[in-house]
Parts: sequence; structure tokens; C-alpha cells
Amino acid sequence: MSDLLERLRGRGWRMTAQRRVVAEVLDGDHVHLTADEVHARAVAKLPEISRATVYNTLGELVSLGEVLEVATDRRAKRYDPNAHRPHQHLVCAQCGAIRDVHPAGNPLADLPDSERFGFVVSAVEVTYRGVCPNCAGA
Amino acid sequence: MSDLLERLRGRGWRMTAQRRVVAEVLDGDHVHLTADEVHARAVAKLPEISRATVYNTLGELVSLGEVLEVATDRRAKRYDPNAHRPHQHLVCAQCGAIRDVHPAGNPLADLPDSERFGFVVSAVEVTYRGVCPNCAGA
DNA sequence: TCCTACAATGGACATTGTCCAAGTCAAGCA
DNA sequence: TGCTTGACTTGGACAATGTCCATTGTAGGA
Repeated sequence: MSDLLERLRGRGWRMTAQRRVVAEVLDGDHVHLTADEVHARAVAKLPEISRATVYNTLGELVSLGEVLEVATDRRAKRYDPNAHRPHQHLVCAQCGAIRDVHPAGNPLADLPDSERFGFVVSAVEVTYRGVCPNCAGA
Repeated sequence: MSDLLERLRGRGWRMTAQRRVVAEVLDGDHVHLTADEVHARAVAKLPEISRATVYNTLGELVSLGEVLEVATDRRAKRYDPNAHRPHQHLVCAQCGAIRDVHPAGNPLADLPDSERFGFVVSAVEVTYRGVCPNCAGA
């Protein structure tokens, strides 16, 4: 479970109670939390942790490549600890639920040179939108 | 040029000076403006137009399907008047420039049923990220 | 021309995120 | 173990973007 903490320690990350708590929150199986949700869960474990620290720590985890930022809607960014397997997202238009999905094919290959306008294209994000079974049934 | 205005009128949209100005701003060839940029350009033509009206009008145009909302970065949403031809976006990671692109293939078809988790999937957004020629040359 | 429903206004408020100066502490070292 | 130091945390102010609402204005039909 604490692979994440191990990796961070191995990289010389200075370990503090605050950072440990943030990493633990993300390391659970509750994925795709907003920064505020991360903060709320962190506060439950360490009441005096500040919002600024949560933002800082999330930013560092993103820089280290341990966590992905996901901006599927106009609301808050979400943080996805599943950074080590390429995947895309499937979002419910009604309740906002997010699932990781693994489509076939390579969307990068679908962009011909004639459509690149001289850009060096290095990444692609795909967001599928629809209605989840819960919302469709209601 | 005023196809957009014509269509809106044809749909029974109540035409006001404010709405006309917003539609005209979007109908130009300067695409992918933020709400604030739209407001700034609208103010240039009609100084007393309010921010709330610009937001309202943009929201209505989106609802009518005449304009697309594009959220390519964590900053403001952008509004894309090119709503009538399906396309995706190519974004420069450095300067934020956006180009419309038309990749081959249909990304929706790349998502097998086994990866749909019971969702009714209705749309897909693809954002290519890279570095534009200007930024790469600098 | 007059009415009336719909639209615009503008300012308060909400949400999300960033910044900074001051205080605190983890970790290396003697 | 007990210092030292520089990195980390704090909390609150601030910024950017967007929403809401009561009031005022007006487009378009009768």
C-alpha cells in the first residue's frame, strides 16, 4: 500500500507529517479527488494541516510524476494517483463520476502531419462523456 | 458573415443590442476567446454591457449549440464558434495557442463495450498537447 | 402606442487557487 | 544526543473566474 511513500522517500523527499498524510490520502483506492477533498480527508487525520500545504504537496506530487491532474469539468481539478498506467477518463455528465478507461488504438497516431501545423505534439488527453448507469436508471 | 445572427433570429431568439454584440464578437475569425476577452471586445462596441450579460449570453449560445465551451487548461473556459464541424484541439503547452484539428478515425469507436461500465457514452473530447512552431523556435 | 414577459444590470457572493512573511521542524553532523 | 540550517508549514490576504439576485429596462406583439 505504501509504495508511494517508499518511492518518495527513495527520491530524497523530505518526509513530514503533512506530506505523509497527503500521500496516504491519495494512495487509497478513492481516486479522482479534488484538492478540497484531499484537504478534507487530510484534516481528518491531521487537523492542523493547512490548505496551502495541501496545494503545495499536490503540486509537488504532480511535478514528480506520481500524480496526474485531471480537469474534466469547469470545477476543481482532480488528482489521479494512477499515474503509472496510461489511461483516459470516462465522465458522467450528470453526477460527475469518473472512471479510468483504456481505449484501443493510439490517438496520437490519428493526427496526420498535415494537421499538426508544425507543432511538436507530445501528448493527448481523451475524455469520454456520457451518463452512468446510476443516473440513467434514475 | 452574420450567419450566426440569422440563425439565432430564425430560432426566435429575442434580439437585443447586447446579444448582437456578443454574437458579432464570436462570429469574427478570432476564435477561442475567454469569457473575459469576449467581454472586453463587447465593451469596445457597447461600453455599458455587463459581465453578467456576457456570461448569460455565452451560456445561451452554448445551450443552443451555436458555440462550444473548450476547457483546455486550468484557466478560463474558452468559447469556440466553430460548433458545426466536429473537430478537436491542439494546444501549445507554452503559449496556450489553440488550433482546431481534424484527426482521422473516430475515437468513440476506440472504446470497447467492456470499457464502458454501463455508461451511455455520447461524446468524446480529444486535446493534443505540444509546442507550437513559434515557441519551439525561440 | 402600450403591455408584459423576458433580458440586462451591477454588485455581492462563491469557489478555486496562489502568494508571502514568519514560525517550525526533519535530518545531517559533531 | 543536541545543534544548525534550510526546507517546510502556516494562515490569511489576495486574485481569477464565475454565479446569483433584486431591480430596472426594453423588444416585440396586440
